[in-house]
Amino acid sequence: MKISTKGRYALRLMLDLAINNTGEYIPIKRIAERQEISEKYLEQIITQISRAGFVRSVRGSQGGYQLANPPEAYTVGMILRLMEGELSPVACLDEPGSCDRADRCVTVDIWRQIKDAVENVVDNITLADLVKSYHEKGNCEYFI
Amino acid sequence: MKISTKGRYALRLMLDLAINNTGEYIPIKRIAERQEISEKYLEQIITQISRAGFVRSVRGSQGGYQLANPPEAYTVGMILRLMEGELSPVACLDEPGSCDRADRCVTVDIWRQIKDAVENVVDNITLADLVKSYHEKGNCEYFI
DNA sequence: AGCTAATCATATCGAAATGATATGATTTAA
DNA sequence: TTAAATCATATCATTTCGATATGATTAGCT
Repeated sequence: MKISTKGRYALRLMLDLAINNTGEYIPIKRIAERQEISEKYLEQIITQISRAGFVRSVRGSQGGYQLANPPEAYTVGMILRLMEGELSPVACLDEPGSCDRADRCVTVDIWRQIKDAVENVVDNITLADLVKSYHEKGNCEYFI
Repeated sequence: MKISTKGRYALRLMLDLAINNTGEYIPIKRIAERQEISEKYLEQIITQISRAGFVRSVRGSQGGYQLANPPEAYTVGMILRLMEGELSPVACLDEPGSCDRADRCVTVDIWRQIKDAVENVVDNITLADLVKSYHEKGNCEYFI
């Protein structure tokens, strides 16, 4: 029942962009430094994020990334799903017909409830909420 | 965010024992047949369950397993935790001091909420509840 | 024009976890 | 004594995870 580093790193990456959402383009290198995550690994992650249209990029010198929309527009769920796929504890919830026991299965109700509970959390927290609690914790842009 | 087959199989195994909770000892072979799960794989799983004291076993011919306590005594959470460990989406929730960013981390609150939400589901469903919905679905002991 | 800093695109890799299977010892009712 | 069962380990193939490596492409700056 673990969330992969890709999902967690993607969230921190997006949060970093949200906190430093000044209009300038931020290179991956800066984010890697602040977040203490491998630059190359972050590159892979932001490529996926970029293809989904969550960020804008500018290539070449002085280039980098910025959020395509305001922090309010991104829920934690959107970001996690992008990296992890559906937030289901079992595959059969997302692949109808994948299990021929489905009609008489009583455990599927549990998995459904777990999925709903998880989604209820992550779909109701936005990057803006996280930026807010980031500052409430006494953090500043230069100390993340 | 997946639950492993060990966790899911363990739940089905315990549910099978709960449904067939007649006082007789049930051999793994029967459960493997009914659940269409590898007998040898189930053996590994029930060994863990047995060591935790969740079931009683009798060796030798005519032997098998039965629940050590009534179905009401087992929550889904107890069974899943036995096979999966803590139901946390991240390790840092269970290993204090494992992350030196913990004090200024804003994402840990999300993981905490997810863990709580999941636990709220699995700790409030017992095997007895599952047996009940099993029969409500029109199933019988010979068709699981 | 050329240098440098950046994104973009794949390929590769080691380690760990997953989901089993294999082998065989031990126990016990019939 | 035999057959059926639990108990105990070892092994194995595949996938996933988390990352590194290599190099091409783009574009601002001097």
